[in-house]
Formats: sequence, C-alpha cells, structure tokens
Amino acid sequence: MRLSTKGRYAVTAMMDLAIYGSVGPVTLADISQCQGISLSYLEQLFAKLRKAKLVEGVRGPGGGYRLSRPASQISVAEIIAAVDEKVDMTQCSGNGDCQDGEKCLTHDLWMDLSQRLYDFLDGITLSDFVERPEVQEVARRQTRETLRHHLLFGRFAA
Amino acid sequence: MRLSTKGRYAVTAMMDLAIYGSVGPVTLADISQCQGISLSYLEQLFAKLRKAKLVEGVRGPGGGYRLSRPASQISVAEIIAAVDEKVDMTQCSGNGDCQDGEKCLTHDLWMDLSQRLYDFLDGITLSDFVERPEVQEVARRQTRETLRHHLLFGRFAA
DNA sequence: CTAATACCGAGTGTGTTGCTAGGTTATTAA
DNA sequence: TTAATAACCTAGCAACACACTCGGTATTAG
Repeated sequence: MRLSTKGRYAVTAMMDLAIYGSVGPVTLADISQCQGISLSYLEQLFAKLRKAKLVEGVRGPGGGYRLSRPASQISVAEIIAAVDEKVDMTQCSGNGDCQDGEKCLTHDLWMDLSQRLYDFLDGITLSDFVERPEVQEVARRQTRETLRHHLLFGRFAA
Repeated sequence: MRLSTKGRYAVTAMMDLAIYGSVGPVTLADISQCQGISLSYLEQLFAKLRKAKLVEGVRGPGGGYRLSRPASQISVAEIIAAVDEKVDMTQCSGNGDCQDGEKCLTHDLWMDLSQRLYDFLDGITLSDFVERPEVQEVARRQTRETLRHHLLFGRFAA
C-alpha cells in the first residue's frame, strides 16, 4: 500500500465523478481544468481505474467517465490500490523465507500495520464525502453552473 | 502524508529499537544485517529520526541508537512524517486561493481524508507491536542470543 | 461530415529511492 | 595511550516513479 500524490489525484478525480456524476458522464478535460492535472496524465490514471472496473468510459460527444458502481460501494483503498504500481514487498516477499526470525518478526509486524491501514481506508467510501452537507451545497450550486454551461453549449438543448 | 518503502524501513527499524532496546543501544549494523537495508541508507534515515527527536545516538563501542521516548509515546505517524520529504501539497497550498470553488471542494475533501489517515496512524504506537505475545516470545529468545553474542565479544564480561 | 471525447503509445525531464564510497569525530576497552 | 567501535557527515550514482508533452486512432452525437 503506497500513498503519494498519484493516489491523491486518483481519489480526488473519483470524488469529482461521485459528486458531479449525477448529471451525466464527467469529461477528463473538466477534471483536468478544475484540479490542475495534465489531461494525458489523467488518461493514464483512468486507464488503470477502468482496468480495475471502478469507472466506465463513454465515448463521443457528451461522453466522459462515470462510476461503474454506486459511490457507497467504492472505497478509497480500492482507488489507491488501482493506481499503485506493484511494490517489491521486501526480499522475503510473503514467503517467510527469511534468514532469521528477527527479520520475519518485524516483517510480520509491518504486514500487520499495513493490513490495519488497508482496512481503515477500505472502510471509507466515496459516498462518505459526497454526503457531507457543504458538499451537497456546493454540488447543487455547481451542478446548476454545469447545467448552464451545458445549456450554453447546447448539450441538453431541446 | 506520504507512504512508501522508505516509511516502512523507518517504522521497522524503530520497531527493532523498541523490541531490543531494553538490552542497550541497538547498532545500525545489526539492523542493517537483520532487515537487509544498506548501512548508509539507515544512517540517512536515522539522521532524520534524530532530528525529529525520536531517537538518540550513543557513540563509541557498545553504542548505537535508543528511543528518546518510551515506545508508548511514539506513534507510527510521527515516524513516517519524520522521514518524509516535504511534499508540494498542490497549487492551492492550504491558502484556499483556488481559481474556483470546485477545486477547493475536492481539495478540502482530500485534506479531510488525509487528516483522518494521520489521526489513525497517530493512534498506533510502537508499544502496540512490542506488547504482542509472540513478539515477547521471540524477543526473549533473541535477547538471550544478543546477550550471548555480547558475552562472546566480552561486552558484558566481568 | 465534423467535432467531441475516450483510448493508446512513445518519449522526456525531474525528483525520489536506495545504494556505494570515503571520510571525521566521539567513546570505550585493552 | 592506543586501537577498535560506532555514530555522524558529504558526495555522487543508477534505477525507478512521477507527471508531463506530443502525436495518433476509435467511437459517437449532432
């Protein structure tokens, strides 16, 4: 379980999908502009998120990305694990073939801590953030703006 | 709050100090051998841990490192924060000077998650690991070995 | 058809990681 | 006093991850 800015980008982008996804697919261009992340980098991140079955892409105009599951069923741990590179996991890679007991001891202790951390992050879902009142507030306001924006560009024009 | 193998090295090394520190200072050479980490790299990590007042160095033969506080008062979060490099923290670095509310929204949500994570890791101390029965078991056995080792080299010889 | 958008791959500069190598101090045991 | 031990310090380096640019293809709505 590694945690860096890469994970933060992925989580915040997924938050955007959870918050604004009710209107329709969210484009990476929107996220790129709002979060200040490069578009191509977002594409790489979403390639992994898509491979992990966390999001679905919708091609063509009016397309974008949407969550492939309800926000309440997507945990922060899943998102971070999806964009994480495989990490070496030390010499004794879970096999327990250490040279002496001392190494295995601290190794096990770390695995214990690592598991606790994963469980903690696995217990936090995207809906935990979406349902906060101030988010609802801003989301409502910004959804109107998004709608207005879309109307300006004729996306939902009758 | 970043989390990588660097943090794992620091935490496991601190676990060693907590477990075997009762006998006396623990040398970096011992940790290096047991954990399979380079000695110089350990020195760099411990330079930061020392700067963060988490450990104290004892020079000369029979020297090494010891915890500067009881294991029950050293949290995992402190250790990881000590060896972490300063991270950029996005463009809007806590000032809230984002261009639009949307960016600030997810930024705040991430800060919230980040804080929850820190609090979680701050609630886990080194003593949580040292006090586990199987650790006590191995530590007792290995302490004998350590003592025997020291006796072989005349460290505690009368 | 045309524009929008996902999707894909190559390449690039920068920073972190973990290491090697080579020292200097401080302290202890002989 | 001397020699060994171990902390402490600096510089440099190879490998990798990070985040980015650039260029392209495929799909779909209007």
